[in-house]
Amino acid sequence: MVAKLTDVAKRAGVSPTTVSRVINRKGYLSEKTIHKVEEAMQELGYKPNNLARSLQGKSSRFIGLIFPNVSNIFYAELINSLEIRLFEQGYKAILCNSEKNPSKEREYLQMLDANQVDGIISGSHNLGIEDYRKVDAPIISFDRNLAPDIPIVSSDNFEGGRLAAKTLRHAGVKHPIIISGRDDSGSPTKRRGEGFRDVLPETKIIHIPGDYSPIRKKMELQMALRKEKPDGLFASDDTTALLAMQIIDQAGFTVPDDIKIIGYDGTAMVTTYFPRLTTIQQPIAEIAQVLVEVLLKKINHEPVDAEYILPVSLLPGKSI
Amino acid sequence: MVAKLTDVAKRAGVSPTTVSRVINRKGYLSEKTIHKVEEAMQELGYKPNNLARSLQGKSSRFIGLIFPNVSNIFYAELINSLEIRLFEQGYKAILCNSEKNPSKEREYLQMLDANQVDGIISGSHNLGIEDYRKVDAPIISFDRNLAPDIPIVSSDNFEGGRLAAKTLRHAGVKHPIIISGRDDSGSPTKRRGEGFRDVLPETKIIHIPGDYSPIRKKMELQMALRKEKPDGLFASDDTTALLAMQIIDQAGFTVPDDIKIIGYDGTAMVTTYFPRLTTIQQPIAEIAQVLVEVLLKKINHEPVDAEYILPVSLLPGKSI
DNA sequence: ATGAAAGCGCTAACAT
DNA sequence: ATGTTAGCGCTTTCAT
Repeated sequence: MVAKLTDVAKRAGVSPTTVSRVINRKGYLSEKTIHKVEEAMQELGYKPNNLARSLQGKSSRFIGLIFPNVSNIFYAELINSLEIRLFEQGYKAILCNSEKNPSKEREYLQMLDANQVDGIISGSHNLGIEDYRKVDAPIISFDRNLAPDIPIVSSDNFEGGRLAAKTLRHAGVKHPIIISGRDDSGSPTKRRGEGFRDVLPETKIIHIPGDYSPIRKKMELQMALRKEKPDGLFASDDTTALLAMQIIDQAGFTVPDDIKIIGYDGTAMVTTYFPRLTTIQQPIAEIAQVLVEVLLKKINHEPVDAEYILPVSLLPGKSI
Repeated sequence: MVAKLTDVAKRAGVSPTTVSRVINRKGYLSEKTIHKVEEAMQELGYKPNNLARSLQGKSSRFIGLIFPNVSNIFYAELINSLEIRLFEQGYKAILCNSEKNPSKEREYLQMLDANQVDGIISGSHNLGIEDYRKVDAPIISFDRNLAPDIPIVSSDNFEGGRLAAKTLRHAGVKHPIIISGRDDSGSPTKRRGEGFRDVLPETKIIHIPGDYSPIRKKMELQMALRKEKPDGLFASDDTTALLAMQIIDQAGFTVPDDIKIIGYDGTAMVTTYFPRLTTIQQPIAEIAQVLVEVLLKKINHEPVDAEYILPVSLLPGKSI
């Protein structure tokens, strides 16, 4: 039998109320009582039941994290930073992989609501506005337009695209192409391509859905390269850039002599283990920090902006 | 105001119990009542409060996941698989990064307990046996000896080490070395080195703590290579192997001609984007499946084994 | 400085 | 087939 508050009360010879006061350091307590109660808690190995607490309107201190998956290294690093920030603030993270699966995302959304989470951070977008509206908990989004009133935190996708284009142009590239995950509904990510074309107009964009297998992605890439014969390539994320580099190497061409490559994301993993790749780096830790800050503001009913755009930076490698 | 069960009851003109029965599809219900109640739920936008449910002894259906971090791609992929399995079984994952920080791990352990989680899966080990004993929820461990009665699921570390050694030996390696993260207390991971030395005895082991920065790791590696002049290298995880490859390339040596390298883990990320590396692959999806299966058994008070060892396989690359 | 009583939202006996 | 009552473990008035 697990000891509960009333057991502690009996053992300490006080009322449940007093025990509650000791736990929460609330109201007037005599040193003696505090001591007695703490002793009793020790002896019984008492642990407060958080569910019971949350029931009287106390917050659960749970935050839902909805992302397509954790195996993508960019999400992994972002989620890692989010967990650290949330823990600092006394919140616990519920991990929800939406897997590009609307019904799973919907189920998770309802579950989070049913479990009285204090808030939700979402980098996924499989559902319609109505689904998000139904949720009571405040939501903040990473890099997605979920609904008009849901704040978005993202890196400066447009400037990032511009920076990539300027970098390629400066290296003498004349015929670049853009390889992009399919511009999934209302993601500001497509701004990367727009920024690029702001500098180098009429650059062709090849869409390769992010959920294709690496093998299939490679084949599509191969075809694109053969057809377009580019001398420069901007991949909208680093793993796609890595794939492109593999193909180019295998085809007997040389990076950067024949084709220059620039990616996007700049995760610790890729920059550490694949420093060869030149890329545009998103400030992952800052993004996480802002996401949590803004969410906490919303939870506390403080005013927040509609959009928070964080600066990117060029991370030079040997692929340009 | 959020509608609750009693509001639905009033609106539908029935008792709270009946509403509860409809929600849980339990006991005898007339079609008519079901319809009335469901209509009322619709109209009020009613959502059950899971916390209140869990309070009467119902399970919370939360599982705690304790790992050092999510940014390490191996943990990321394992956690990803775990989330998928848990969701299938109707469980939600609470993400807990222990960060090699005992007090954070202890706090998480207590929090999980306080929130009445149904179980815990841990791949971290910063604490003593007593800390784990205090926890009520059943615990299953990945690759760590946490306490005598906590079941362990792991890949076949010993055979993996043997396989690595046999592979290097077969490639003609005469003077191999092992690079290993420090053999942190009671981890079966040290069995990788033991297995290797079962085949190639007296191979020197160089310990490089996993929490060193990549820069520092590189320096240590550099020194080790200079001193030992090996013609073969077994790294106890792939990222360390990747680092070694970088250094060897930079030093003007050639992999595999001058030094042959084999890693351990074989994550999708590394095999897809760094196919050059030969490695011993852990069956991540199966590990996740077994972890969840065994945990569910423990939750249901079914008997479980003390240890579950899953087979590894050789993944050939170009580094041997 | 401490206690008694009521109630958070829901479910589980035990009626009827 | 449905309702009444009590209670999960805790906190919160309101007393004293």
